[in-house]
Amino acid sequence: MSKIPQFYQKVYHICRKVPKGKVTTYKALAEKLGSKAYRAVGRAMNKNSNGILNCKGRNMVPCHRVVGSSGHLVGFAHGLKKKAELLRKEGIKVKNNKIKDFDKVLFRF
DNA sequence: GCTTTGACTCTCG
DNA sequence: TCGAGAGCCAAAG
Repeated sequence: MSKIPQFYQKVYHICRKVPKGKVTTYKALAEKLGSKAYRAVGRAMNKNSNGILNCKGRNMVPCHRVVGSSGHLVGFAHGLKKKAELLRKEGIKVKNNKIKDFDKVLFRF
């Protein structure tokens, strides 16, 4: 069933823990994983983003809720613009690819 | 099995 | 304030 490494699955699991209207950072994810593989976390998304951010079934992983350490939107498979739109739909204020109330929407584990 | 890459982060200029 | 460079970890080639 698991075709993807544990590290990736762990990242997805944490992402799924982020409630709607909240966002998290790659750093927080890596820290939660017990590693500093900020890049590995992002890489995991990009590699599997194909069918993940579909948000259709239970496989929904809010990758768009994962932002940079400073609350600024970073890389997105579909484009940062799309990411900003998605976040805005969640109730998060995004301005110029940047989280407006980052401190308020930042979800802490 | 080593090298390259990547949706990152931090520090210096 | 913005730009460039170095560091870090894990997976894929």
